[in-house]
Amino acid sequence: MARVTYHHGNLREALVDAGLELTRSGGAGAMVLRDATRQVGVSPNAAYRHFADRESLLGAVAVAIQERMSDRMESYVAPAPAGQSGARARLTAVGLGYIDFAIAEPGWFEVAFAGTRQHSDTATPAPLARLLEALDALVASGELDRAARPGAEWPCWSAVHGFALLALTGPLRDLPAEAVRAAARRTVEAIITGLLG
Amino acid sequence: MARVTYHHGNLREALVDAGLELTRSGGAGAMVLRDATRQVGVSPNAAYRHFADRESLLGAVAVAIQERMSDRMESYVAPAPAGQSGARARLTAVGLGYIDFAIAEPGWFEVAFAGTRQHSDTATPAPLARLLEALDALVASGELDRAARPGAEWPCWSAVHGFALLALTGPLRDLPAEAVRAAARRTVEAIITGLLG
DNA sequence: TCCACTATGTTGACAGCGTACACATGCTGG
DNA sequence: CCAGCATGTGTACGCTGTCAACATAGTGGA
Repeated sequence: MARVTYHHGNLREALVDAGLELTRSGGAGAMVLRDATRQVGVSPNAAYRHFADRESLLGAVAVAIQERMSDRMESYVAPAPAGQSGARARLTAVGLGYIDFAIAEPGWFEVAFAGTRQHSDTATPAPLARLLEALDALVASGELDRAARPGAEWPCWSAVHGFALLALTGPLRDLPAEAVRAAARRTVEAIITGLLG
Repeated sequence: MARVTYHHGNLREALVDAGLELTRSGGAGAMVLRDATRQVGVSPNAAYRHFADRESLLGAVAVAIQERMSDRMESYVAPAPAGQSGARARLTAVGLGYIDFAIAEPGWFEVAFAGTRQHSDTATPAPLARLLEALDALVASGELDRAARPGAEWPCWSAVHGFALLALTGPLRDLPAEAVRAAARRTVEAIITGLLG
Protein backbone atom coordinates (compact mmCIF):
# COMPACT_ATOMS: atom_id res chain seq x y z
CA MET A 1 0.00 0.00 0.00
CA ALA A 2 3.00 2.22 -0.53
CA ARG A 3 2.11 5.67 -1.69
CA VAL A 4 3.46 6.78 -5.05
CA THR A 5 2.64 10.46 -5.02
CA TYR A 6 4.29 12.85 -2.60
CA HIS A 7 0.96 14.01 -1.29
CA HIS A 8 -1.32 11.45 0.20
CA GLY A 9 -4.54 12.86 -1.14
CA ASN A 10 -6.84 12.13 1.75
CA LEU A 11 -4.65 11.94 4.78
CA ARG A 12 -7.11 13.29 7.27
CA GLU A 13 -9.66 10.60 6.62
CA ALA A 14 -6.97 7.94 6.39
CA LEU A 15 -5.67 8.88 9.82
CA VAL A 16 -9.14 8.70 11.31
CA ASP A 17 -9.55 5.24 9.77
CA ALA A 18 -6.23 4.17 11.22
CA GLY A 19 -7.35 5.54 14.55
CA LEU A 20 -10.54 3.50 14.32
CA GLU A 21 -8.54 0.37 13.71
CA LEU A 22 -6.09 1.04 16.53
CA THR A 23 -8.69 1.97 19.11
CA ARG A 24 -11.00 -0.89 18.27
CA SER A 25 -8.88 -3.44 20.07
CA GLY A 26 -6.86 -1.28 22.41
CA GLY A 27 -9.01 1.66 23.38
CA ALA A 28 -7.83 5.23 23.61
CA GLY A 29 -4.38 4.29 24.81
CA ALA A 30 -3.73 2.37 21.62
CA MET A 31 -4.23 5.48 19.53
CA VAL A 32 -0.53 6.16 19.24
CA LEU A 33 -0.02 8.98 16.81
CA ARG A 34 3.12 7.47 15.36
CA ASP A 35 1.37 4.15 14.86
CA ALA A 36 -1.44 5.82 12.97
CA THR A 37 0.96 7.61 10.65
CA ARG A 38 3.03 4.46 10.19
CA GLN A 39 -0.06 2.55 9.22
CA VAL A 40 -0.94 5.17 6.65
CA GLY A 41 2.63 5.23 5.39
CA VAL A 42 3.38 8.82 6.24
CA SER A 43 5.80 10.60 8.51
CA PRO A 44 4.66 11.31 12.09
CA ASN A 45 4.58 15.03 11.60
CA ALA A 46 2.30 14.85 8.60
CA ALA A 47 -0.54 14.39 11.06
CA TYR A 48 0.02 17.91 12.32
CA ARG A 49 -1.17 19.33 9.01
CA HIS A 50 -4.63 18.01 9.83
CA PHE A 51 -4.82 17.84 13.60
CA ALA A 52 -3.52 20.19 16.24
CA ASP A 53 -2.26 17.32 18.38
CA ARG A 54 -2.92 13.73 19.33
CA GLU A 55 -5.94 14.70 21.38
CA SER A 56 -7.50 16.38 18.42
CA LEU A 57 -7.11 13.31 16.23
CA LEU A 58 -8.60 11.23 19.00
CA GLY A 59 -11.55 13.59 19.06
CA ALA A 60 -12.16 13.07 15.35
CA VAL A 61 -12.00 9.32 15.89
CA ALA A 62 -14.51 9.68 18.72
CA VAL A 63 -16.98 11.45 16.46
CA ALA A 64 -16.63 8.73 13.83
CA ILE A 65 -17.31 6.13 16.49
CA GLN A 66 -20.35 7.97 17.79
CA GLU A 67 -21.86 7.82 14.35
CA ARG A 68 -21.31 4.08 14.07
CA MET A 69 -22.81 3.67 17.49
CA SER A 70 -25.85 5.67 16.54
CA ASP A 71 -26.33 3.48 13.46
CA ARG A 72 -26.20 0.34 15.51
CA MET A 73 -28.66 1.74 18.01
CA GLU A 74 -31.09 2.48 15.21
CA SER A 75 -30.87 -1.11 14.05
CA TYR A 76 -32.08 -2.07 17.51
CA VAL A 77 -34.93 0.36 17.40
CA ALA A 78 -36.23 -0.69 14.02
CA PRO A 79 -37.76 -4.05 14.98
CA ALA A 80 -39.12 -2.69 18.23
CA PRO A 81 -42.12 -0.44 17.50
CA ALA A 82 -44.53 -3.33 17.08
CA GLY A 83 -46.49 -3.76 20.29
CA GLN A 84 -48.82 -1.84 22.50
CA SER A 85 -46.45 0.82 23.68
CA GLY A 86 -44.20 1.50 20.75
CA ALA A 87 -42.70 4.54 22.39
CA ARG A 88 -41.66 2.78 25.53
CA ALA A 89 -40.28 -0.18 23.60
CA ARG A 90 -38.33 2.24 21.50
CA LEU A 91 -36.77 3.85 24.54
CA THR A 92 -35.88 0.46 25.92
CA ALA A 93 -34.29 -0.48 22.62
CA VAL A 94 -32.23 2.67 22.56
CA GLY A 95 -30.92 1.94 26.02
CA LEU A 96 -30.14 -1.69 25.35
CA GLY A 97 -28.55 -0.76 22.05
CA TYR A 98 -26.25 1.63 23.84
CA ILE A 99 -25.20 -1.04 26.28
CA ASP A 100 -24.78 -3.70 23.63
CA PHE A 101 -22.55 -1.49 21.58
CA ALA A 102 -20.38 -0.79 24.60
CA ILE A 103 -19.99 -4.49 25.33
CA ALA A 104 -19.43 -5.45 21.71
CA GLU A 105 -16.90 -2.70 21.07
CA PRO A 106 -15.26 -1.81 24.35
CA GLY A 107 -12.30 -0.08 22.75
CA TRP A 108 -14.48 2.15 20.65
CA PHE A 109 -16.86 2.86 23.48
CA GLU A 110 -14.02 4.01 25.66
CA VAL A 111 -12.92 6.50 23.04
CA ALA A 112 -16.41 7.72 22.28
CA PHE A 113 -17.70 8.14 25.80
CA ALA A 114 -15.70 6.59 28.58
CA GLY A 115 -12.63 8.74 28.22
CA THR A 116 -11.91 11.61 30.50
CA ARG A 117 -11.60 13.85 27.53
CA GLN A 118 -14.35 16.34 26.97
CA HIS A 119 -16.18 15.55 23.79
CA SER A 120 -17.25 19.05 23.04
CA ASP A 121 -16.83 18.60 19.31
CA THR A 122 -20.40 17.78 18.52
CA ALA A 123 -22.94 19.67 20.54
CA THR A 124 -25.09 16.57 20.76
CA PRO A 125 -23.38 13.23 20.19
CA ALA A 126 -25.33 11.09 17.78
CA PRO A 127 -26.29 8.38 20.31
CA LEU A 128 -27.68 11.02 22.63
CA ALA A 129 -29.78 12.34 19.78
CA ARG A 130 -31.39 8.88 19.47
CA LEU A 131 -32.28 9.04 23.15
CA LEU A 132 -33.80 12.50 22.85
CA GLU A 133 -35.97 11.33 19.97
CA ALA A 134 -37.21 8.35 21.94
CA LEU A 135 -38.13 10.55 24.89
CA ASP A 136 -39.97 12.98 22.66
CA ALA A 137 -41.94 10.08 21.22
CA LEU A 138 -42.86 9.08 24.75
CA VAL A 139 -44.30 12.52 25.33
CA ALA A 140 -46.15 12.39 22.03
CA SER A 141 -47.71 9.06 22.97
CA GLY A 142 -48.85 10.54 26.24
CA GLU A 143 -46.87 8.16 28.41
CA LEU A 144 -44.52 10.82 29.69
CA ASP A 145 -45.90 13.99 31.21
CA ARG A 146 -44.84 16.95 29.15
CA ALA A 147 -43.75 18.77 32.28
CA ALA A 148 -41.44 15.91 33.13
CA ARG A 149 -39.77 15.92 29.75
CA PRO A 150 -37.05 18.54 30.35
CA GLY A 151 -34.03 16.86 31.84
CA ALA A 152 -35.49 13.38 31.51
CA GLU A 153 -32.52 12.39 29.37
CA TRP A 154 -30.11 12.58 32.28
CA PRO A 155 -31.51 9.75 34.39
CA CYS A 156 -31.83 7.62 31.27
CA TRP A 157 -28.40 8.27 29.95
CA SER A 158 -26.87 7.97 33.40
CA ALA A 159 -28.28 4.51 33.88
CA VAL A 160 -27.24 3.03 30.57
CA HIS A 161 -23.90 4.80 30.53
CA GLY A 162 -23.10 3.71 34.04
CA PHE A 163 -24.17 0.19 33.34
CA ALA A 164 -22.00 0.01 30.26
CA LEU A 165 -18.98 1.06 32.27
CA LEU A 166 -19.65 -1.37 35.07
CA ALA A 167 -20.01 -4.13 32.54
CA LEU A 168 -16.74 -3.22 30.87
CA THR A 169 -14.35 -2.29 33.63
CA GLY A 170 -16.29 -2.87 36.81
CA PRO A 171 -17.42 -5.88 38.76
CA LEU A 172 -19.91 -7.05 36.13
CA ARG A 173 -16.92 -7.64 33.88
CA ASP A 174 -16.61 -11.34 34.49
CA LEU A 175 -20.18 -12.37 34.93
CA PRO A 176 -21.60 -14.68 32.25
CA ALA A 177 -22.99 -12.80 29.29
CA GLU A 178 -26.53 -13.89 29.99
CA ALA A 179 -26.43 -12.53 33.51
CA VAL A 180 -25.09 -9.27 32.21
CA ARG A 181 -27.89 -9.04 29.70
CA ALA A 182 -30.45 -9.67 32.42
CA ALA A 183 -28.95 -7.00 34.63
CA ALA A 184 -28.92 -4.61 31.70
CA ARG A 185 -32.58 -5.20 31.00
CA ARG A 186 -33.45 -4.74 34.64
CA THR A 187 -31.49 -1.51 34.81
CA VAL A 188 -33.16 -0.08 31.74
CA GLU A 189 -36.61 -1.13 32.92
CA ALA A 190 -35.99 0.31 36.36
CA ILE A 191 -34.95 3.72 35.15
CA ILE A 192 -37.85 3.97 32.73
CA THR A 193 -40.33 2.85 35.34
CA GLY A 194 -38.87 5.32 37.80
CA LEU A 195 -39.14 8.07 35.24
CA LEU A 196 -42.74 7.40 34.24
CA GLY A 197 -43.93 6.59 37.72
CA MET B 1 12.32 17.68 53.16
CA ALA B 2 15.59 16.11 52.04
CA ARG B 3 16.08 12.63 53.32
CA VAL B 4 19.09 12.01 55.53
CA THR B 5 19.14 8.26 55.72
CA TYR B 6 19.87 6.14 52.69
CA HIS B 7 16.67 4.22 53.12
CA HIS B 8 13.47 6.14 53.08
CA GLY B 9 11.72 4.17 55.78
CA ASN B 10 8.19 4.22 54.46
CA LEU B 11 8.50 4.68 50.75
CA ARG B 12 5.47 2.72 49.73
CA GLU B 13 3.09 4.86 51.70
CA ALA B 14 4.91 8.03 50.71
CA LEU B 15 4.52 7.16 47.05
CA VAL B 16 0.83 6.55 47.48
CA ASP B 17 0.53 9.92 49.20
CA ALA B 18 2.39 11.57 46.35
CA GLY B 19 0.06 9.79 43.95
CA LEU B 20 -2.92 11.15 45.84
CA GLU B 21 -1.59 14.66 45.54
CA LEU B 22 -0.78 14.34 41.85
CA THR B 23 -4.04 12.74 40.86
CA ARG B 24 -6.18 15.11 42.88
CA SER B 25 -5.83 17.91 40.39
CA GLY B 26 -4.82 16.10 37.26
CA GLY B 27 -6.50 12.73 37.34
CA ALA B 28 -4.87 9.47 36.37
CA GLY B 29 -2.76 11.03 33.65
CA ALA B 30 -1.03 13.23 36.19
CA MET B 31 0.25 10.23 38.10
CA VAL B 32 3.64 10.35 36.47
CA LEU B 33 5.87 7.85 38.17
CA ARG B 34 8.94 10.05 37.94
CA ASP B 35 7.01 12.95 39.43
CA ALA B 36 5.91 10.86 42.37
CA THR B 37 9.46 9.74 43.11
CA ARG B 38 10.79 13.27 42.65
CA GLN B 39 8.24 14.54 45.12
CA VAL B 40 9.33 11.97 47.64
CA GLY B 41 12.98 12.70 46.96
CA VAL B 42 13.92 9.31 45.68
CA SER B 43 15.22 7.93 42.41
CA PRO B 44 12.63 6.79 39.84
CA ASN B 45 13.59 3.17 40.12
CA ALA B 46 13.08 3.05 43.87
CA ALA B 47 9.38 2.77 43.15
CA TYR B 48 9.96 -0.62 41.59
CA ARG B 49 10.89 -2.08 44.97
CA HIS B 50 7.29 -1.54 46.05
CA PHE B 51 5.23 -1.63 42.87
CA ALA B 52 5.53 -3.79 39.80
CA ASP B 53 4.91 -0.85 37.50
CA ARG B 54 3.15 2.46 37.19
CA GLU B 55 -0.19 0.75 36.85
CA SER B 56 0.31 -1.05 40.10
CA LEU B 57 1.07 2.17 41.96
CA LEU B 58 -1.99 3.73 40.41
CA GLY B 59 -4.02 0.81 41.71
CA ALA B 60 -2.79 1.40 45.24
CA VAL B 61 -3.71 5.06 44.91
CA ALA B 62 -7.15 4.03 43.69
CA VAL B 63 -7.74 1.90 46.78
CA ALA B 64 -6.71 4.78 49.01
CA ILE B 65 -9.15 7.04 47.20
CA GLN B 66 -11.96 4.53 47.50
CA GLU B 67 -11.55 4.57 51.24
CA ARG B 68 -11.74 8.33 51.41
CA MET B 69 -14.80 8.21 49.22
CA SER B 70 -16.45 5.67 51.44
CA ASP B 71 -15.80 7.89 54.44
CA ARG B 72 -17.37 10.86 52.79
CA MET B 73 -20.39 8.81 51.79
CA GLU B 74 -20.89 7.74 55.36
CA SER B 75 -20.90 11.35 56.45
CA TYR B 76 -23.84 11.83 54.13
CA VAL B 77 -25.65 8.84 55.53
CA ALA B 78 -25.28 9.80 59.16
CA PRO B 79 -27.79 12.65 59.31
CA ALA B 80 -30.26 10.81 57.12
CA PRO B 81 -31.88 7.99 59.11
CA ALA B 82 -34.30 10.27 60.90
CA GLY B 83 -37.65 10.07 59.17
CA GLN B 84 -40.29 7.60 58.26
CA SER B 85 -38.33 5.54 55.80
CA GLY B 86 -34.84 5.52 57.18
CA ALA B 87 -33.75 2.81 54.83
CA ARG B 88 -34.81 4.58 51.70
CA ALA B 89 -33.32 7.85 52.85
CA ARG B 90 -30.12 6.03 53.55
CA LEU B 91 -29.98 4.61 50.05
CA THR B 92 -30.64 8.04 48.60
CA ALA B 93 -27.86 9.49 50.72
CA VAL B 94 -25.42 6.85 49.56
CA GLY B 95 -26.19 7.64 45.95
CA LEU B 96 -25.97 11.39 46.35
CA GLY B 97 -22.81 11.02 48.35
CA TYR B 98 -21.25 9.07 45.53
CA ILE B 99 -22.15 11.76 43.04
CA ASP B 100 -21.05 14.60 45.27
CA PHE B 101 -17.68 13.04 45.82
CA ALA B 102 -17.20 12.66 42.10
CA ILE B 103 -18.03 16.29 41.47
CA ALA B 104 -15.97 17.56 44.38
CA GLU B 105 -12.92 15.45 43.51
CA PRO B 106 -12.98 14.74 39.80
CA GLY B 107 -9.34 13.74 39.60
CA TRP B 108 -9.67 11.24 42.39
CA PHE B 109 -12.92 9.90 41.09
CA GLU B 110 -11.36 9.25 37.73
CA VAL B 111 -8.62 7.20 39.31
CA ALA B 112 -10.90 5.31 41.65
CA PHE B 113 -13.67 4.42 39.23
CA ALA B 114 -13.69 6.20 35.91
CA GLY B 115 -10.47 4.78 34.56
CA THR B 116 -10.38 2.01 32.05
CA ARG B 117 -8.18 0.07 34.36
CA GLN B 118 -9.69 -2.92 36.06
CA HIS B 119 -9.85 -2.34 39.78
CA SER B 120 -9.62 -5.94 40.77
CA ASP B 121 -7.50 -5.18 43.82
CA THR B 122 -10.25 -5.10 46.34
CA ALA B 123 -12.99 -7.61 45.75
CA THR B 124 -15.58 -5.05 46.81
CA PRO B 125 -14.58 -1.40 46.63
CA ALA B 126 -15.48 0.42 49.79
CA PRO B 127 -18.12 2.69 48.25
CA LEU B 128 -19.88 -0.31 46.78
CA ALA B 129 -19.93 -1.89 50.22
CA ARG B 130 -21.87 1.15 51.47
CA LEU B 131 -24.41 0.60 48.72
CA LEU B 132 -24.81 -3.08 49.55
CA GLU B 133 -25.44 -2.24 53.18
CA ALA B 134 -28.09 0.30 52.26
CA LEU B 135 -29.86 -2.22 50.03
CA ASP B 136 -29.79 -4.86 52.75
CA ALA B 137 -31.32 -2.35 55.12
CA LEU B 138 -34.07 -1.78 52.59
CA VAL B 139 -34.85 -5.50 52.62
CA ALA B 140 -34.78 -5.56 56.41
CA SER B 141 -37.28 -2.71 56.56
CA GLY B 142 -39.55 -4.57 54.19
CA GLU B 143 -39.46 -1.96 51.48
CA LEU B 144 -37.56 -4.13 49.03
CA ASP B 145 -38.79 -7.59 48.23
CA ARG B 146 -36.25 -10.15 49.33
CA ALA B 147 -36.49 -11.87 45.98
CA ALA B 148 -35.59 -8.64 44.24
CA ARG B 149 -32.50 -8.09 46.33
CA PRO B 150 -29.95 -10.12 44.30
CA GLY B 151 -28.51 -7.92 41.61
CA ALA B 152 -30.32 -4.82 42.83
CA GLU B 153 -26.99 -3.10 43.25
CA TRP B 154 -26.37 -2.93 39.53
CA PRO B 155 -29.18 -0.60 38.56
CA CYS B 156 -28.36 1.60 41.55
CA TRP B 157 -24.69 1.77 40.95
CA SER B 158 -25.18 2.21 37.22
CA ALA B 159 -27.35 5.24 37.71
CA VAL B 160 -25.13 7.11 40.13
CA HIS B 161 -21.92 6.10 38.40
CA GLY B 162 -23.22 7.11 35.02
CA PHE B 163 -24.54 10.38 36.37
CA ALA B 164 -21.22 11.19 37.95
CA LEU B 165 -19.45 10.69 34.65
CA LEU B 166 -21.92 12.76 32.70
CA ALA B 167 -21.56 15.51 35.23
CA LEU B 168 -17.77 15.41 34.99
CA THR B 169 -16.95 14.85 31.36
CA GLY B 170 -20.29 14.82 29.61
CA PRO B 171 -22.85 17.41 28.67
CA LEU B 172 -23.85 18.15 32.24
CA ARG B 173 -20.37 19.52 32.74
CA ASP B 174 -21.19 23.16 32.25
CA LEU B 175 -24.65 23.36 33.71
CA PRO B 176 -24.99 25.48 36.86
CA ALA B 177 -24.29 23.52 40.00
CA GLU B 178 -27.84 23.80 41.23
CA ALA B 179 -29.23 22.29 38.04
CA VAL B 180 -26.75 19.46 38.32
CA ARG B 181 -27.82 18.79 41.88
CA ALA B 182 -31.45 18.71 40.85
CA ALA B 183 -30.72 16.28 38.04
CA ALA B 184 -28.72 14.12 40.42
CA ARG B 185 -31.58 13.97 42.86
CA ARG B 186 -34.03 13.12 40.14
CA THR B 187 -31.78 10.38 38.84
CA VAL B 188 -31.35 8.81 42.23
CA GLU B 189 -35.05 9.03 43.00
CA ALA B 190 -35.94 7.55 39.63
CA ILE B 191 -33.73 4.52 39.96
CA ILE B 192 -34.91 3.80 43.49
CA THR B 193 -38.55 4.21 42.53
CA GLY B 194 -38.03 1.97 39.54
CA LEU B 195 -36.38 -0.62 41.72
CA LEU B 196 -39.03 -0.66 44.43
CA GLY B 197 -41.97 -0.33 42.06
C1' DT C 1 3.07 29.82 -20.16
C1' DC C 2 5.24 30.78 -16.19
C1' DC C 3 5.63 31.84 -11.62
C1' DA C 4 4.59 32.97 -6.84
C1' DC C 5 1.69 31.13 -3.27
C1' DT C 6 -0.09 27.85 -0.34
C1' DA C 7 -1.15 23.31 1.17
C1' DT C 8 0.88 19.26 2.34
C1' DG C 9 4.59 15.98 3.52
C1' DT C 10 9.72 14.99 5.27
C1' DT C 11 13.90 15.19 8.13
C1' DG C 12 16.17 15.79 12.25
C1' DA C 13 16.07 16.90 16.90
C1' DC C 14 14.55 17.30 21.77
C1' DA C 15 12.81 16.44 26.32
C1' DG C 16 10.29 13.32 28.99
C1' DC C 17 8.43 8.96 29.90
C1' DG C 18 8.40 3.89 31.80
C1' DT C 19 11.45 0.50 32.75
C1' DA C 20 15.67 -3.05 32.64
C1' DC C 21 20.28 -4.12 34.53
C1' DA C 22 24.04 -3.73 37.43
C1' DC C 23 25.65 -1.80 41.57
C1' DA C 24 25.53 0.56 46.46
C1' DT C 25 23.86 0.76 51.01
C1' DG C 26 22.40 -0.60 55.39
C1' DC C 27 19.24 -3.35 58.55
C1' DT C 28 18.81 -7.88 60.83
C1' DG C 29 19.19 -12.49 62.47
C1' DG C 30 22.37 -16.47 63.30
C1' DC D 1 30.60 -9.99 63.72
C1' DC D 2 29.27 -11.06 59.49
C1' DA D 3 26.26 -13.03 55.61
C1' DG D 4 22.17 -12.19 53.38
C1' DC D 5 18.40 -9.66 52.06
C1' DA D 6 15.60 -5.60 51.46
C1' DT D 7 15.87 -1.26 49.72
C1' DG D 8 17.71 2.70 47.07
C1' DT D 9 20.99 4.61 43.01
C1' DG D 10 23.10 5.23 38.27
C1' DT D 11 23.09 4.52 33.72
C1' DA D 12 20.99 3.37 29.65
C1' DC D 13 17.43 2.14 26.09
C1' DG D 14 13.54 2.57 23.19
C1' DC D 15 9.52 4.91 22.70
C1' DT D 16 6.53 8.85 22.64
C1' DG D 17 4.46 13.66 21.27
C1' DT D 18 5.90 17.69 19.29
C1' DC D 19 8.89 21.69 17.30
C1' DA D 20 11.55 24.01 13.55
C1' DA D 21 13.38 24.04 9.11
C1' DC D 22 13.08 22.31 4.66
C1' DA D 23 11.04 19.78 0.32
C1' DT D 24 7.43 19.01 -2.88
C1' DA D 25 3.55 19.80 -5.72
C1' DG D 26 -0.95 21.55 -7.08
C1' DT D 27 -3.19 26.23 -8.33
C1' DG D 28 -4.72 30.77 -9.69
C1' DG D 29 -3.27 35.23 -11.69
C1' DA D 30 0.10 37.89 -14.87
